[in-house]
Amino acid sequence: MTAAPRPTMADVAAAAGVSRALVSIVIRGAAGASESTRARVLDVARDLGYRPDTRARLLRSSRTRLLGVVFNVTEPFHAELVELLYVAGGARGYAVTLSATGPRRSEQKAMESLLDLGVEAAIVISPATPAARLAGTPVPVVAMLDAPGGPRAGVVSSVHTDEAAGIRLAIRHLRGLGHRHIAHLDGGEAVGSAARRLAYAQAMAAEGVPPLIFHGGPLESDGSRAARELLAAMGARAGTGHDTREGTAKGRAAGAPTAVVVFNDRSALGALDTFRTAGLDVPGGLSVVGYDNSRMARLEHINLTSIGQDGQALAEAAVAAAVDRIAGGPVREAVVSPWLEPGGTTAAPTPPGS
Amino acid sequence: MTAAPRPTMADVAAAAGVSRALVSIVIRGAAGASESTRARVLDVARDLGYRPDTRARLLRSSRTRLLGVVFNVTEPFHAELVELLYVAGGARGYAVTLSATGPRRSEQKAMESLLDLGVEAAIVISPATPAARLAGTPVPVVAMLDAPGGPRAGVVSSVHTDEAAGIRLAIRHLRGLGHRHIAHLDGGEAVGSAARRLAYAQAMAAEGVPPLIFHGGPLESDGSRAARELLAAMGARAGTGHDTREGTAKGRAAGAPTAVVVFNDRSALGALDTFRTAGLDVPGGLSVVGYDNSRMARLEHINLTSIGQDGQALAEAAVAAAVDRIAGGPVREAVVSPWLEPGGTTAAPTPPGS
DNA sequence: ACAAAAAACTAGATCGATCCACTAAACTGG
DNA sequence: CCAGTTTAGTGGATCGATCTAGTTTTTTGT
Repeated sequence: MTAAPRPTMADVAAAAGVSRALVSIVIRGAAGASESTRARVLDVARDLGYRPDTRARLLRSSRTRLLGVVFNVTEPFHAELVELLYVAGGARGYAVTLSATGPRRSEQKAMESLLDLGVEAAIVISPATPAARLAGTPVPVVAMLDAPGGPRAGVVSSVHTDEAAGIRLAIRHLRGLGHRHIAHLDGGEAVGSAARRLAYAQAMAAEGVPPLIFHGGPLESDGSRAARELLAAMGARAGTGHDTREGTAKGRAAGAPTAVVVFNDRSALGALDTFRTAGLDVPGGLSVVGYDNSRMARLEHINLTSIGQDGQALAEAAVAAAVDRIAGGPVREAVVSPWLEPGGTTAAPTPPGS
Repeated sequence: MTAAPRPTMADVAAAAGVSRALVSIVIRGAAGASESTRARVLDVARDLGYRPDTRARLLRSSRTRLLGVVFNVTEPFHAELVELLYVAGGARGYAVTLSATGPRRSEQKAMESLLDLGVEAAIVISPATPAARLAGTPVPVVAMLDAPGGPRAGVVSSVHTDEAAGIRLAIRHLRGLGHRHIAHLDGGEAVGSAARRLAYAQAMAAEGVPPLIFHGGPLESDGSRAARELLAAMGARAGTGHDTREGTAKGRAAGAPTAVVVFNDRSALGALDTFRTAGLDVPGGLSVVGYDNSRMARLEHINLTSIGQDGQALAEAAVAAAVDRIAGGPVREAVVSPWLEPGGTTAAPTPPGS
């Protein structure tokens, strides 16, 4: 038994007794067909099981109504965004096609495959490619989750969370609990690290408290390493500080941090582990705030206080920015507000000596 | 400044002084061109920055050399497979195009978008669609990570891990440590759950120990719930009621499990959390084995003993199966062996009363 | 009631490649 | 040296849709 070949527009046209062009008009929902024939053609199409052939449409039409998304398949938050981008694109009449990057597949390669497919714009999540090259792409590019106000601003559209606001939320939350000395474990060279570090420094300056920054990174192991440095520094303050009260039983020196804001959740988990292994109670002895509100942070036994990014708002803004630029609009930057997801790793500080 | 339109084969042909058909032959690497012109055409193509237009190729050629992959974007292991499928496909001269499923995007829809693009075969990871419908697809379908020997066998090709072997590895590992009573928190209605449950029951039967199964599911919350039931059952067996605060080995009745094999890692993490929150030491009071060897399981502070699936072998087998069926080969089933990744959540049982 | 305008519909070119049938050139072998 | 075969290269149809420029029909205004 031979598989019946898939019906084409010509088949539908013949069956409905109209021209191919009219079928095209009806299928596209374009103007130029009466309600009655529209209904009839649609009926026939359904009966025949007609589905438009994407390849042909892509080839012929100047408006492919296709958005390309470059994402890193190993990043959980990217995955979440991809799903939301499908929805946001669909709502504006755009299909979405994916191209993954990974250890064996470069961003460049992923981009090229999208261009060969005829996307009208590309959304690149956490771009690693230099802005100059991205700007050279023959279709509009939207950078998602890139560093705010970074070198890409003004060259490619950018959609990201308000990193400074996120850090401020964390610090305000901790201040509200009574913390005064708050350290930061940064993200090292990772994308977004510089912005969060700066926001931290500014927020602390605004409070008139000296910043205390430890060099970390995006991974669990980075957070763990930075946490050890923090512990060492606390020990040093407690042990050698000039105003140490003798006996320092619970021994926390004035000026030693009672809370720490970490670059991201993965890094925060590493830090958490290190603190607890060292016998430091969290949140009793030290409060910890992460960033990303990842699924892992929300696991019951981790329950990390974290800054959440609004995936849906980000996805909608990215699609909006892409569609805008396709329509000839300007390069623009969209900033989405984060929120603070309270968890069990933050609490009021225990008064020294108690 | 107007963007220069992308060069086509006609442009290359004109510049090289040959016909379009010959350029096509050279670009495809087909037979019918001399070495010298081949080199010349390739040179010209490079100079012009020519890249073949995927849309046109897809439309015209009967051999699109495109594989479609349907995956669930929220599943970490799917993500890993996607990356490996790109590589495995590329090695056999196939491009790979993705279509994600998710809470708002059905498998059906994902499939259709692939078919509209002209894929030669589709690889569906963890299919939820009934076999009958998958078999009705106009291109060959390969089901990946589906239940072994399930209803799909013989209808669509299937590539999966030897689930029974995985469970046996877990149980043998635990027996080797000295465990005798081993419980199972199953995956509920999830894909693969039935196979693992059966393998567990058979392995226990072979050891002459009664099976002890708790109804769970694929998520952290499912594992947590099942774990609570297990704790309740243990409490009942020990006859001590629900005093969880001072758990551990103290009140363990003969016949109470000293180890548990959980459906997957996510579920195992939920269970781990519940056990530890209840004051039960892992692995001191209870050993836990997960399944998937996910990245989360490998985090330093989690370090879950888990059954690992060989992603690369799975990906290569899936592509091989797809290519085979495209070439007219038979439906077939490929089974890949898992391994046990030792972690810190399994240890010898503490003798009761110690 | 009739010309002008709008709406409904169609023929044929076109997108950029592949594929098929064919010709021209180069290479055999007896 | 010429028929026969192989290799190199070409023109034109074709994939299935969209788009442009028309033609026919209907509606509208006066």
